[in-house]
Amino acid sequence: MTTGIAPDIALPRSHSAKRLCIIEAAARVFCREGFAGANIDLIAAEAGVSRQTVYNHHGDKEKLFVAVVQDISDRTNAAIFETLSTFPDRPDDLEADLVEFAVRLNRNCVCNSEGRFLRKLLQAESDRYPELFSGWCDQGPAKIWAALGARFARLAHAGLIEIDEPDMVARQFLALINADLQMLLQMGRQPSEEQQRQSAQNAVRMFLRAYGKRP
Amino acid sequence: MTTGIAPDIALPRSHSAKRLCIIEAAARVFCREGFAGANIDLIAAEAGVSRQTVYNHHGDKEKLFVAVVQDISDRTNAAIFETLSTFPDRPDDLEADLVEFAVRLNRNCVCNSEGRFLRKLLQAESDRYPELFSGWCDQGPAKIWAALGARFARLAHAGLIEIDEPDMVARQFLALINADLQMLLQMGRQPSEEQQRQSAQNAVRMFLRAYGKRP
DNA sequence: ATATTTTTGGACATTCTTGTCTAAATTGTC
DNA sequence: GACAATTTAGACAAGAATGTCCAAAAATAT
Repeated sequence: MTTGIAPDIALPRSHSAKRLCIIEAAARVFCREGFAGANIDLIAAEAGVSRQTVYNHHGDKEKLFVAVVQDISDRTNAAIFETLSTFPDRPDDLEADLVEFAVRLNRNCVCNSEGRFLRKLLQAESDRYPELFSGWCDQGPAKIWAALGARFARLAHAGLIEIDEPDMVARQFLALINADLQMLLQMGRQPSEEQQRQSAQNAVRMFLRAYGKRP
Repeated sequence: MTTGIAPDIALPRSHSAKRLCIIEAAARVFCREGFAGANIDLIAAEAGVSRQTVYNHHGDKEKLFVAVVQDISDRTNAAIFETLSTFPDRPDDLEADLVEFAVRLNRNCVCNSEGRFLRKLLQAESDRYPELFSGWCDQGPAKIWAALGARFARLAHAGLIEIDEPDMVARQFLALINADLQMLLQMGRQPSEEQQRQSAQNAVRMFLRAYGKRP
C-alpha cells in the first residue's frame, strides 16, 4: 500500500500518497453523511491530515466532491469491465459458470464499498450534479448492458440459450442477481458472502429456466 | 382536498390542515436536500407558513423528519397492500393480467413520489435512524414478499404456474418489473408511463417463460 | 362582538462550517 | 548540514442555520 511504483516523474512521494488518503477519507465521509452533512474537519481528521492540506490539494469542498466521484466512478467502471471479461464464453457447466460469474459481479462491483458509495451518492446527489453522474451512467451501466448483452448473444449463437433481445436480457440478469439483496443494498448494508452466492444461484436457476435450451 | 370529514372532535380546521401542508413540504425538501441539507426556513416557505409555526407543530428538525418518514411509510404501505389486493387470483388471461398488475405496482408504489422519497431517504439516512427504517422494512417489504408469494403459491396450486419457493419467486418478480427502470429510479427520475409498461411487459414475459405451465 | 387560540414576522443568541492567513515545524533534496 | 517545499496548528472573519422569545395581527369559537 505504500508506493513501490516506478518514479516516472519526480513525484513528491508523500504528496500523492496524501492525495489518495484524502480521497479515500472523503469518500467514506461523503458516503456516510452526504454532501451537505460532510464536514471538512472530519475528512481531514479521518485522512490523518490537517485541514489546510485538504484545501491545498483540492481547493474547495465541491471540487473535492467531484474528484472523489470521478475517482470512484473510474475504479468501479474498471472493476465492472474486468469482471465482465471473465464471462464464461465457452462454459463447461453453464449453470455453475454463470453462478460464479454472478458471484464475482456481486462481490467486485455491487456489494463492495465502491459500489455502495456510488449507489448512495447517485441517489442523493444526482439531481444536484446531473452531468457528473450521467457521465458515469453512459460509460458504465449503458455500456455494460451492451457488453453483457453481446456475451449472451454469443451464447445464444452457440445454441446454449434462446433469447430475443440481448440487452434487455442482460438487464434482467443483473436485476435478478440482486433480487434477494435489494433491501440490504438499499439500506447500505453489506450482504454476506453466503447471501451473495445464494442470490446468484437463485437468479441463474430462474434465468436458465426462462432462457435455457429446452431438450 | 380541504376537509369535508366529520368533525369528530372539534379540531381547529386549519390547524391540522397546516400540519399536513408542513409534512408535505418537508417531505419534498428532505427528499431534495437530504436531512442535513434541508433548511427549515425553506420548508416553512414551501409550506406557506411561518417558521415559528413549523416549530410549534413539530418542535424540532429531527422530530419533523421522523414524523415525515412515518407518514410516508404508512401511506406507502397502504398503497402497496391496496395494490396487492388487485392481484389476478383468477386470471382471465394470465400474461395480460399480470402485466396490468405489475403496471399498477410500478405506478402506485415504486415510481410515484412517495416511493421515490422512501427509496432516497432509506439509502441516505437508514444508518442514522436504523430503527425508523427497519420498522418500515418489517412491515412493508418483508410482508409484501410473503403476501405476494402466497398469491403465486395459489396460482401454482391452481395449476397455472410451477414454482418451488413462493417468497423467492415474489422477490424475483419485483426485481424484474424494475429491471429496465433501475437506472432511472436510482437517479431519482420518473419513468414515463410507456417505460413502466414496457418494463412490466418484459418482466412478465420472462417470468412466465420460467415459471409458466409448459404444454 | 368578544375572548381565546394560533399564526406571524422579526430580532436575537448560539453554534457550526467554510475558507483564508500566518508563523512554526516537519519533511525531503542536494 | 543547508535549503526548499510541504505540512501543521491555530487564529480569524464571514456566513448560514437552529431554535427561542415576543408583541402584533389574524383567525376561530362562543
